[in-house]
Amino acid sequence: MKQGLGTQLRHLIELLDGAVQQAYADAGLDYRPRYTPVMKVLAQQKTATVGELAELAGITQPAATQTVALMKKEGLLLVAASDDDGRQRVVRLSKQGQALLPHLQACWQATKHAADSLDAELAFPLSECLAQAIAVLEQRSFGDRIRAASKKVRLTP
Amino acid sequence: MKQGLGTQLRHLIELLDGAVQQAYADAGLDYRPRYTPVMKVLAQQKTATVGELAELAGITQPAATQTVALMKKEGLLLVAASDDDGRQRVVRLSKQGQALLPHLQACWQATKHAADSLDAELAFPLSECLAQAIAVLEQRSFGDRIRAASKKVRLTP
DNA sequence: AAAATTTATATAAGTGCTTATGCAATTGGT
DNA sequence: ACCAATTGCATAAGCACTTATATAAATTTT
Repeated sequence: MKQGLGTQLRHLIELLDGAVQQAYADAGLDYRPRYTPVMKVLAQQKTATVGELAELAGITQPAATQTVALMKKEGLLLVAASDDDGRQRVVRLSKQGQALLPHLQACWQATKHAADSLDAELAFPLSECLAQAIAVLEQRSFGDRIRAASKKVRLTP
Repeated sequence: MKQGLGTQLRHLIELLDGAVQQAYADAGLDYRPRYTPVMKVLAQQKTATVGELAELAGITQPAATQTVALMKKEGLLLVAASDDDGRQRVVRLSKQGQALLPHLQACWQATKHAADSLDAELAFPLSECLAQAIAVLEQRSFGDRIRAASKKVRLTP
């Protein structure tokens, strides 16, 4: 059966995310894909607040809070209150987190190669396709488009 | 920041699914997008078992069981044990479910128009892009691709 | 300076799935 | 006819988020 876009998207997420998770497991790392955006930020700028992480990772603040809490529990992060602003929590890599980085970078590179090999077999690169769709929907939301269409197809009562 | 594929995919799901959900709400329907695969099947073949629904909708059996339970609670479905096989549960639309169908079909048509208008602005139709990616990954999984790549980039110990 | 608003984070509950597992009905082998 | 294996569904727990709301610190208003 031809499935909905949502189902297709979820299917694809599972195919990709599951494989990445497995790759970390194969490399002997106790590590979840959701940690990656945080690790990538902290690989570059040493410290970040929860809000910055959310912003840079493209997720909501609660998601960032939760991910940071998990990573802290795993010993990957150190979290402290900011001196400047008592509300902010300043996040940085622990020694363990730093030690993990080179292994992760190897995994990321392998994953990038995998993504490239996938794209090579597609008529159009996947991430570009998605980025384009998101950009176009930010111009005019899917909701707008549905509402415009539903004026034409409305049932006559 | 350039985000991972997973984040992009989830973002897109939210953009689409959220709008569809809103469209149902605007139409005064108490209805979730996840019901749609079930409704579409039952619009065509009157009855289906839980397993058939899972298969046709492209989701797992537990997901089908859960969706059916929700829809039954909302009064959209009737569920009965099969005569042929006591393990099977035969699902069919209730009167309310049937009454909902024409409204849903109007929504679906509007949604289809919206999807077409989105595709018209893309270099490559989204659902085809996804279908292709899924097909390609079924030929050779992302995990395989990662493993192949990681042999090349492995750190020398 | 006290009160009101805003901001940064945390917590709670929900969503739509998944995997793992349990249970009961059916089927197959002997 | 019986025991074992298989099948169809249900339940439990988990995942990676989300929205809604609470809490506490900082800022602005008065």
